[in-house]
Amino acid sequence: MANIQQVAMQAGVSVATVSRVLNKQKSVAANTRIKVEEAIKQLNYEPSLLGRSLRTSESRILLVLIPKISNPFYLDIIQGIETSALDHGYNILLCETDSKPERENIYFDLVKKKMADGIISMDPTVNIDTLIKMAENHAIIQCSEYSNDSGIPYVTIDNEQAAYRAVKHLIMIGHQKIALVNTDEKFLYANQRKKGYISALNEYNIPIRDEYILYTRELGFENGQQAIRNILRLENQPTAVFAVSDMLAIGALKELSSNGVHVPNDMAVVGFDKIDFSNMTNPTLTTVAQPMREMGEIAATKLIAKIKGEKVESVILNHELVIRESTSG
Amino acid sequence: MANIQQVAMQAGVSVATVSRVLNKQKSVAANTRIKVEEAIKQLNYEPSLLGRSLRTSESRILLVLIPKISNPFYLDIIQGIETSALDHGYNILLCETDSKPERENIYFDLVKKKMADGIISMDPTVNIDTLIKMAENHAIIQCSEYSNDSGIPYVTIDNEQAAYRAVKHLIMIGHQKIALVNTDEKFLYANQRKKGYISALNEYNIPIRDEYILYTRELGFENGQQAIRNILRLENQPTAVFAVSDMLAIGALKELSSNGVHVPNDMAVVGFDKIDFSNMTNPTLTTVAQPMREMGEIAATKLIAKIKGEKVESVILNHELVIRESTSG
DNA sequence: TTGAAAGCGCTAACAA
DNA sequence: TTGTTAGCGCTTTCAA
Repeated sequence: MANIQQVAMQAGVSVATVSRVLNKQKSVAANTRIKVEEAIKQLNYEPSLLGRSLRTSESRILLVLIPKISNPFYLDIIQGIETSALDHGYNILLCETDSKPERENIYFDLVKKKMADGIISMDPTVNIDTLIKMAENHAIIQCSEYSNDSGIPYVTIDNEQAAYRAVKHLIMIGHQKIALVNTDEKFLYANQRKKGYISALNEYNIPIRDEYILYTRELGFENGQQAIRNILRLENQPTAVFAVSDMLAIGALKELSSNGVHVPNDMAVVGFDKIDFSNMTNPTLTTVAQPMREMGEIAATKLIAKIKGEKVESVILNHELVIRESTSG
Repeated sequence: MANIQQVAMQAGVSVATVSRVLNKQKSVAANTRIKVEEAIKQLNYEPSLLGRSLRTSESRILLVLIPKISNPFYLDIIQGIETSALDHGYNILLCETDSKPERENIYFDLVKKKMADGIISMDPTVNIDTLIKMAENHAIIQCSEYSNDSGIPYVTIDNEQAAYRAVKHLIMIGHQKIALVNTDEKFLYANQRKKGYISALNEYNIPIRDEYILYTRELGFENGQQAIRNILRLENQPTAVFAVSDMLAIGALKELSSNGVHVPNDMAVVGFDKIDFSNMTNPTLTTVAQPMREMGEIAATKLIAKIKGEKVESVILNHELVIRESTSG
């Protein structure tokens, strides 16, 4: 509970000298440094970040905005962010927005009010106008989900290309009737993945059938089940399903098995994201892996660069198609 | 980017008056207030939390320590904490310790250094000595997992009683050979749940068999699978399994089904925690529900009371046994 | 190498 | 009802 004054007094030096010791400046005589360090130990002194932040106008805290902490998709990205942030002497604050603007605003305020230095936004439902306005005066990076014309730097993968490759894989193993389980196209990734789906079909002159393109309200397990129920009701059933998220695909697997439809023999399934759980299902799930950790690390590095006033560019990283049991009997 | 000075100048009043408006004090004339509010709007002013916190020596930020954000167990508790915290004008900072002391210390430091006002610890692996030392000078509450003799207030359920009821349920539906899939007893809950298991068996004069008590290193899906593999190797196999965590129980379900063991006919299974996923399995899982949200809300309320210097007592909340398909054909 | 002093943005005690 | 002013704990410029 001591402050810098008391330490200075105890050590018989000025507060400036104590500050120099704290900040590891070299212009301090060896024995002065020792005196100060002893005083710090004796008084159990911890420098206040508030005083320091107020003075230096940087808090060294980063905000990470995610819609739901329960979404396993974000895990590795967050790990990446955290690693990189700690390396640079920053702490991260995990902010669950629950996709609610009120929540979002609380966290934006934390930055406006100087309690945090910048934001990595991973919320696809974020209010992009608010974000753009924030970005005028504050450091912001978008990670995974982004908006192209916002001028806000982002780190992401090429969703269209990834979806294209996933669907092409299905075509190459002999499928022609391929369903797409997508979500609301207001999300850029949904839009892009659909484009990839379409361009793969086009390339092989496979007609696009509207009834094979389904939309779910959310990306949950139940939504995947529901989608399969609808697919199984079709007269002319597809032989493969590409779901834009692993949770959807896993719901699909469960519903297919409940209905006695064998995967992959009767129906092949591809997911997206390579969440941990995608390897625990029966059969295991073919899916698209994004370089999560790397994405997080880069996002954090870029944010910190931005905070320091550097010019920052967007990045598009490579993905990888992980072929497992759900497409290879 | 404006500060309180500039607002005062713009409004033609003193900084004190601006501060009064900001803090909604009533001793401000209506038209003065209006002048100030206009100036705030014009300058796009946001009061700095750093200045305020430094002055009031409170940051209104709470730290929530959890080992893994991927563990669904914590979800609702966090929701509860968050709700209650926001109601009281506090923000929460989610801290993933990964059960590593270095990580823990970073977050403890944040409190020592005044960047946060208190801690809710939910990490069973937390270094209890460090925590006790911290608690001497700082506000700390333990939630769910706790240490009895630390003097640190906690919010939890009666684990022994809950386990007792789960096992008694198995006995009541006719089981005598009941296995316990436990984890390291250095965790208080593991110790207590085993006690409950034993006392239920004792009450019905069922002998305790060492070979029916298994320990897993962690609480993951694979650990549950592994445990079942061991159980299925026993000569005299049990007819029921009580796992101290849903993830273990879900792993057990999967492994049993892979081995053609029907649940609940050949083997009944009970879990613990009622995570969302426990309702998505086939069959759905009988489990013990803790009042998660409530636990979180109470923990936050108590922490805030503690921060305000009030005396705070520990609480033990009620649990509930949720009977589903895995114990009722 | 060290110290004195100003000031980051705010609140609150005291005075008017 | 409003203003003046000290000071929260720190960093940093300037001077010695």
